[in-house]
Amino acid sequence: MNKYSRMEAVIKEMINISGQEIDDLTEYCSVKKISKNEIVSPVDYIPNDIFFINTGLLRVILTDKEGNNHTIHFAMENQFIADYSCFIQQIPSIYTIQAIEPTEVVVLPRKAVEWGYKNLTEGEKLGRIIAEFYLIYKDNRIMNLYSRTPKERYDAIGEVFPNIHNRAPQHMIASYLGITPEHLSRLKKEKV
Amino acid sequence: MNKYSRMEAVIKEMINISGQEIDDLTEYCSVKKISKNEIVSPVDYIPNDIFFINTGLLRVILTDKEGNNHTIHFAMENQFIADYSCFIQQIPSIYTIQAIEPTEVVVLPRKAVEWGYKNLTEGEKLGRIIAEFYLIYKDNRIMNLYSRTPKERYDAIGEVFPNIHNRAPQHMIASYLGITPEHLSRLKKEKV
DNA sequence: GCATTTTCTAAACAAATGTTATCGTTTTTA
DNA sequence: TAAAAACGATAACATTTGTTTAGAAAATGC
Repeated sequence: MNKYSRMEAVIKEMINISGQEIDDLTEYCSVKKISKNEIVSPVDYIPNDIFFINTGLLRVILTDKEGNNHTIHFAMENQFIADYSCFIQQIPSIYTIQAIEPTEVVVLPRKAVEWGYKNLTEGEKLGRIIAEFYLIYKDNRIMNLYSRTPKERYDAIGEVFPNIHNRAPQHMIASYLGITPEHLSRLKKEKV
Repeated sequence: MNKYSRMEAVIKEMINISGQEIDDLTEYCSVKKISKNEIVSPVDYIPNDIFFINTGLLRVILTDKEGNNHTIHFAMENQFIADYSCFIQQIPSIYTIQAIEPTEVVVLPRKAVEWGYKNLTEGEKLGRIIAEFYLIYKDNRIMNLYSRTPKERYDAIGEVFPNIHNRAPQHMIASYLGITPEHLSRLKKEKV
């Protein structure tokens, strides 16, 4: 059980990969500890890392042109997280990624990712599966925004982010749901 | 210039592929003409086809549990379209795909896709790039829903779907924007 | 452990958006 | 070509959601 074991287990559920290949890949990786509220990935810089979360909780923040922050995503243990969109396009990031809890991540620099695509037997497949995973997540997200009320989204958030109510403050959850914290407070009261 | 030329050109922008590989792939494909309003891909059935649009315009419809229809996506010439999420997961489709104009598509059955992953030199990479493309599109979509007003989304829709105002009725555009057609009418008047 | 900050609730009011109904125009179809 | 259906605009009204302000409780930092 080393610092890359969790990532290894997750990757092995997606593709066939040898122990040697894992070792070669992790040669390009490192582990980073992030304290609460610390920024892992800042806005306006080209994101050159993908993160795998060993322990802890992160959120992805969108700052709009009025300067308002929107929490548009949470990421927890055993998940990959990045500003994929900007990482892929190699353009300055539109998101800030910040720790909600003290968090430990594996850092996969672009070199690791590119090395993986080229040299892992099923490297491209791994990339495809991770992209597909996020595609499915985002598709679901859009579906919810169109077809569910904020209250229904509130009731269902635990399915996607287990125990999030005990880990993230309510105003971040409200933001994720697309409403103000005051309104979420009101919905909870009406509920009963 | 045959019926697969357009798709060939699009694929060649994504990966390296030989003429022979294209020919082998299209052996699994067929061309289908769809009349206006016709359903290409029905809800509740496992989607086993991906489509490439030669000419015409399609829309993707989400029917919520109250029976309301939401137009959540448009697709036009030179684009791949499918209920990817359900195609990947092999679960019954949650979307209906319908033609807005008379449309001609190339049909890629699951067999073609799987054959491509296995046998094309860069098959997995093609899958990854298409998935990444949709991931970026959906990411942008979510960003817009969070950070822009309906009016701003209306003003910007032409960037994503060129000339859509002349090709799709306004109530479908309103639905895509997440508002009622009456409200869109009001916004257009206020505008000036 | 105390002071400070953050978080959550609450309520009154304002703004945005949905609902319903109507009507004239355009498009479709028989 | 005539009838029917779909489309888009409009207005009055209803509902949802945001804004502002205030205060109490909880978490945090020194």
